[in-house]
Amino acid sequence: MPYPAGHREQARQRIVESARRLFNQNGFEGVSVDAIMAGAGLTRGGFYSYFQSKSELYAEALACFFTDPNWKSQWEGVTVDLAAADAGPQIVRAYLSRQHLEDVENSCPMVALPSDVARSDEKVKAAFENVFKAMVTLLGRDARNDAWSREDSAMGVAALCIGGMVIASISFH
Amino acid sequence: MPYPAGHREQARQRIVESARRLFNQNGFEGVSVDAIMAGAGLTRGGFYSYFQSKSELYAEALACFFTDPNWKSQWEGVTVDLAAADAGPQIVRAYLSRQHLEDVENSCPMVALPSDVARSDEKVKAAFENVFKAMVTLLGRDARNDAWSREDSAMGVAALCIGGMVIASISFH
DNA sequence: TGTACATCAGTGAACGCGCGTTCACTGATGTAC
DNA sequence: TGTACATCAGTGAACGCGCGTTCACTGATGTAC
Repeated sequence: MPYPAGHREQARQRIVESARRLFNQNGFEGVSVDAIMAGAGLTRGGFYSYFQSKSELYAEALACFFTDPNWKSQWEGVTVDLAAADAGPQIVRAYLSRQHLEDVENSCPMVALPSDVARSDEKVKAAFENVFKAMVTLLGRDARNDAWSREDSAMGVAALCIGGMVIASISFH
Repeated sequence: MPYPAGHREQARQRIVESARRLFNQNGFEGVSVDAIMAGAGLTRGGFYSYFQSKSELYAEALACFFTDPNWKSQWEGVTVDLAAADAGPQIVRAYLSRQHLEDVENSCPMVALPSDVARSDEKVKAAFENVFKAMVTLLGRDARNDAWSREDSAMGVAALCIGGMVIASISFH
């Protein structure tokens, strides 16, 4: 077999990471396959040996926020510990921080891309839903074990955080 | 002077109305100038005698929600009375209704288009901000005169309504 | 009333451009002997 | 060790398409006389 094992897998991850960054900043239609591949150090032609379509990559790029077990946010200068008993309040603080607002490249796709996703196909919507579910689950993890622990309350907190950031991303830039 | 007075103004309003509907459903990039003009019963060529650019029309199409004095919502089978002393609670009920969720064509642009707007120019963002400000003002108008009357609380309610509907427009369709 | 005319709202062909996707090809790699 | 080879990751030209915008033109209108 030519080429070292994992060579292809590394390139694939570079493409997903490049796509995630570019989509967050410019939306689905604002990013070309050319740009994504260039961001991964490759050229356009190879794309379709990795993904069936641009839309399929979009779904995969969305999916990694919150749900990636290696996910870390450094906003507020603190690494949010997703495994902590009080991950919920930690996440609210990080989510509503100015760092998150300004770091569009790495921000939550639910803030950067909601209306793009609403017009996309079912696979993309499903990926978005999974990010939302992951956020709700994490918000429910509150050491104080008060009202937030209940799932419907956690959904309300999530909606408030997302709505607030969506508005802020337009008004305070 | 040829042509009856107001002829041109009527055509202009048909274009804005056509644009508003199409943008709400398909986003800024998902709508062509051709489609907008066809929706107004005209052809592409005339567009630039009405507007300097597609983006300028986008800002104008956004602006009419809430801020248009003739604005009326029929969601929940009730016409929200913007002048009423308790317009706030009325609006929350209409905004969070299933009718609003399903009537994408006429829905609030803050639900249908937030990430589109975040990537647009300052004129478009300013139009969006005006819609938000109008919503906050209306939400503050509550006959009970309790906490909602304070502007920062009204902003919170607005963010919650918008965030909730943004999520719902992806998850519950 | 009728005719010639000036106005201008609207038309549609054309321009240049960038995109998603395809495909025949290149060239770097590890293997066989 | 060295050479011929099979593999396949990646290349880049090309395809067809739709878009925003421009512009020379058409034809419907009300006016002048």
